[in-house]
Amino acid sequence: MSIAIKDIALKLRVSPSTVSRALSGKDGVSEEMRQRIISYAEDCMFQVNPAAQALRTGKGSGLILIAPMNRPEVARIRDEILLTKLHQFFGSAFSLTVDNEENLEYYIKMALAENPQAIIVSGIWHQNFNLLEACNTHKTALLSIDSCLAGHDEIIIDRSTGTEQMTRMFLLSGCSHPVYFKHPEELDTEGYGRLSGIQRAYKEAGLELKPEYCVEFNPKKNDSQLGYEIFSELLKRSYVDAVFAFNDLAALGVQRAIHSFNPASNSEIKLVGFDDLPISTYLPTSLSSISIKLETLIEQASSMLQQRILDLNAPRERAIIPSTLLIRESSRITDRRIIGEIFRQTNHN
Amino acid sequence: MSIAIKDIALKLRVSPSTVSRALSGKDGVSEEMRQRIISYAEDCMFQVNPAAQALRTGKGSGLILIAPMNRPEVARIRDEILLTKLHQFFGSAFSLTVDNEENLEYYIKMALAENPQAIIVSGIWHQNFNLLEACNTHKTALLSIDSCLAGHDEIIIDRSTGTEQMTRMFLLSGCSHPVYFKHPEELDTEGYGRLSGIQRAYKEAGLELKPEYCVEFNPKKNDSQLGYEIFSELLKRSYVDAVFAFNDLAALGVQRAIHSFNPASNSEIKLVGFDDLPISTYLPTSLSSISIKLETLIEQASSMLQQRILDLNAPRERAIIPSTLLIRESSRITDRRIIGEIFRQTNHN
DNA sequence: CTGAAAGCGCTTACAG
DNA sequence: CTGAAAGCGCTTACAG
Repeated sequence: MSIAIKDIALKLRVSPSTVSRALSGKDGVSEEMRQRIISYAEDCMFQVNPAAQALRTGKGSGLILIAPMNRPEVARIRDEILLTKLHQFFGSAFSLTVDNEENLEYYIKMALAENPQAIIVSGIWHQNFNLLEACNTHKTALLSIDSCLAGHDEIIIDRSTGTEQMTRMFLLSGCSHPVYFKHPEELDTEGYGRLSGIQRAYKEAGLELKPEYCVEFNPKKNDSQLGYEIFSELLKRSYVDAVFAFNDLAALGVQRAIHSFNPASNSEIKLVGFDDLPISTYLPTSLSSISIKLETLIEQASSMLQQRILDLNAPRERAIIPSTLLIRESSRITDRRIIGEIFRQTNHN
Repeated sequence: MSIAIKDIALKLRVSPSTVSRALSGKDGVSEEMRQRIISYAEDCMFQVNPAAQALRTGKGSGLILIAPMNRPEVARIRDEILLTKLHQFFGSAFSLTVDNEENLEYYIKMALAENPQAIIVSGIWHQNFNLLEACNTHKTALLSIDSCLAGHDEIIIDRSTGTEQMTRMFLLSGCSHPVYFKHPEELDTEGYGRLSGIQRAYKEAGLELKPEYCVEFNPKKNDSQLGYEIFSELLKRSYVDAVFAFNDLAALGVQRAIHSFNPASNSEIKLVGFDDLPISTYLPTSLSSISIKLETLIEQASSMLQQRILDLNAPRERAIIPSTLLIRESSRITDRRIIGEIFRQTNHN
C-alpha cells in the first residue's frame, strides 16, 4: 500500500493530527515542526488520499468540465484552455466527454456525486433541465457555457453580432443572390443565434430576408462533405454571389465546390464561415469567418466560478460574449466606407 | 446533504449491509429484497458516494486519460473516442490535460492518487520515466499510447510505414527535388518515426537521402504559418517537385505558399501531409496524407487494458499500429504499376 | 502547540 | 438470507 498520514506520524513521533495540520497549511503547528513534516513528506513522495479527504470534508476534486464528443475544434481548444487555466485555481480539473447529449443528466449526476467544487457544462444544447437544487445539496457551483442550462450561471455566445456584420457586408457590397446555411436545430432563444443577426441586418436595411435565401444545413457526420454537396447542387441551378456556410468546416466544402465548378468564380462569390478555425487563415484562399474573443470568455468563466464559490446563493449571473466578423480573402472588401458601416456599433439588447 | 445507504436502510427497515449488497449486485440478498431496494434507490435518485466507495475498497474511479494540451486534432479525436468507448467498460472515464509536458510526472502522480483502475498516457514524448512500481502499489494498469513511457504496456504508432510508401511514390514518379520537413525533436527510437521510413525507401532504391533534401521544421505555435513561411522562402531560391510537410497543418501552409507563388505549379509539386485531418479531403486541392487505422488502435488499447487488469504482473505488451499513405489530388498518381509498387508489402521489423 | 477521538459513507468478513 | 461491527485515510472539534 502507499504511504499514509499515520505512517508519517509514526516515523516522526507526532500525532496524525499534527501531520494533517502541517501538510494542509492549517494553524496550530510550530513552524519548525511543520517544516520537518513537510520535508519528510516530500522525501517519501507522500500524497494525500483524495478519496479519504473528500469523504471527510465533503468536498471532492476541484473542477469537472462536461462537454459533448462531437464539437467543433474551437470548442475543444476553448475547453482545454479553460481546464488548464482553472486547474491552477481549483487544484485539479478533469473533463468528462458525453457521447450522446441525451445522457447529459447521467453525466452531470455522476459529476455531482464526486462533490466537485465546480462543474462546467460546455457546448451542450439539446437538453435543458434545472439542477440548482442538486448543485446546492452538493455545494457545487455550476456554470453553463454555450449550453442551455438556463437558471444557472451562464455564459452565452452571441453569434448574432458577427452574422449581423457579415450580412451588412453582403448587402452593402451589393450581393443580391445570397445563400444562408440554416441549421434546423439551432435554438435561437433571445436572439443570440446566427439567424437573428442576419434577420436584424435585413430589417435594418429595410430589406426582406426571402425564404429562398436560406438552405437547410443539418450535418449528421461530416460538415465539409455536406457543405460540398449542398453547394455543388446549388451551383448547377442558381447564380450565387454570397454564402454564409454556418461554420468553417462547411465553408471549406463550399470552397471546394466553387473551385471544382469554376475556379474563376472563386473571387466573385463572397464566402463566410464561423468559428475561425486555426487553419482558416492558411487556406489557399483564406476564409472569412466569425469568432469570439477567447480570452474574454476564459476570464469571464474564471471570475464567475470564483464568485459563485464565495456565495452559492447569490443571484445567478449571465455574461454575453459577442462575436465579430473577420474579413479575409474569401470576401475581400476594399472600400473603407463599407468597412466602417459593417462594424458600426449597434446595441440589440 | 444528499441521500446515503443508511437512509435507504432506515426507510426500508433493513441493514445498510443488505442495501449495499443489493445495489452492488453481490450475492446474499433475496431477489425480492433486491428489487425492492433497487426500485426505492432509483426513486430517490440515490448514487453511491464514490469517495467513500474508493476509500473502502481501495479502488477509485475507472479510467483517467492524460494527454498534452497542444496536440493535433486527430489525437484529440482519438482520445475522446477512446474515452467514451472505455467509459462503458470502466464505469467512468475522466481526462486530464497537461499544459506543459514537464509536469507529466506531477499529473501522473495526481492521477495515481485517485487509485483509478487504469491510466492512459497519450501523445506525450518529452518525458520518460518508469512508474511500474507506483502503478503496482496503486494496482493501476498504465497504458502508453504514442508516448514514451517505455517498460509499460505500449501502443506504438509506426509512422515509418506511411512515409516509406510516400517516399517510394516520390522516387517512382521521378521526383528529383524533394523536400522533407524534419522535426528536430521527433524521437526516432527503433525506426518507427517519420524519418526512418524515408531513409528506408532511399536505401531500398539504392539512392542517397541528401542532407539538402531535409528542412528543419520546429513549430513553436502555428504549424500552418511555419509551413507557409518555410515554403515561401524555399520557392524563391529552389526548384521543388515533392514535399513532405510533416503534418497536414503544415501542408496547408505549404499549399498556400505554392498557390501564392504560382497557382499553376500546384499540380507540378507533389505534396503530402500527415494525420489525415477531417478537412484534408475537402480542400480545393485535396491533400494526400498518411493515417493510421483508428479502429485498430482503439481496439488494441481496449483489449490491452482489460488484459492488464486481469493480471497486473503479466509481462508487458507492445502493439504496433502501422500507418498508410492516402493518395489524393495533391499528389496524383495514375500509373497502376507505380501504385502497386508503392503499396508493396515490406517488413522492416 | 499537540494529541486522542469521533466520524465522513461505504463494504465485507464474520456471526447468526 | 440478514445484521452488527470494523475499518479504509483523512480532518477537526475538543481537551489539555
